[in-house]
Amino acid sequence: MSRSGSDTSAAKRRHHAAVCAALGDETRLSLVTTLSGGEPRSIAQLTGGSKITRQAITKHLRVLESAGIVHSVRAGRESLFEFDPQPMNELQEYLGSVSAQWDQVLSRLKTLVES
Amino acid sequence: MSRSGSDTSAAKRRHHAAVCAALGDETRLSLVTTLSGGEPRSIAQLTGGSKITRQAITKHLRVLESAGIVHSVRAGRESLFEFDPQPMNELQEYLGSVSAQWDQVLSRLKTLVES
DNA sequence: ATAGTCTGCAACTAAAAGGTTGCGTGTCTG
DNA sequence: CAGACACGCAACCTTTTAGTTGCAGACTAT
Repeated sequence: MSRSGSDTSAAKRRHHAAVCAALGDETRLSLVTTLSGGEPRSIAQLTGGSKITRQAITKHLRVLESAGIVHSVRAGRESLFEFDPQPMNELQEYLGSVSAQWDQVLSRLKTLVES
Repeated sequence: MSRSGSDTSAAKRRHHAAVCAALGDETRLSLVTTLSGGEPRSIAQLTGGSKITRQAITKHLRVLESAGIVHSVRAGRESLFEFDPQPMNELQEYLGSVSAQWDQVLSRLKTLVES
């Protein structure tokens, strides 16, 4: 903690915003849900059942990869994507901290009213 | 729970994606952090300290309001915004369920390797 | 070898998002 | 009442995003 703490929290906020933005799309959230099932999947597999083209799916996967939510491994002629849980865990913790702050506010307010 | 569960999960996914998209911007995440502090704030207050204009902040607040993350109350000549925790709690739970699924996959894999 | 798959890259379009400026309106306050 | 303050609305601009098509390269299987 060499910094004052205010700019590091801003950096974290930027990071969480990026992860959240990556998840803020129904198609991508659907891909993440599929990949969290455990099995690595190729782009062609992930495109199956969707109404949009393979290239669109590819773009979405690249977005998720940039956010660190998935990673790809080349296997022969196909590139397999796997889920990576860390960013989502961090985001979940962050949301929890915000909610915790809010709950503290509520309990303080309650105490104030009861006094 | 009258539905089969597959289309309702798609609807939930769309909802969570919308909430996530609303949080997927550094400025908005900053606003949420401020408002989770408990004190209702006017638009002018929330604009103070930011580099962008009041109208831009207003647009961000409307986005958050559409996602149900905040709500506004008119008070005289100013409109006050307050935090609303429910959507973020739901999102947190959802992320937790995805992580839980992933953890199950890992433990299954571990058991398989050990056998 | 050759045909069929799976993918990557590039150019392009359409729509949405972030932001600004200008102006009008309601609301305090001296 | 007059000025200052807080806000909403609308038009506009620029950048990003979601999606498409077309084509070429790499791999696989027969």
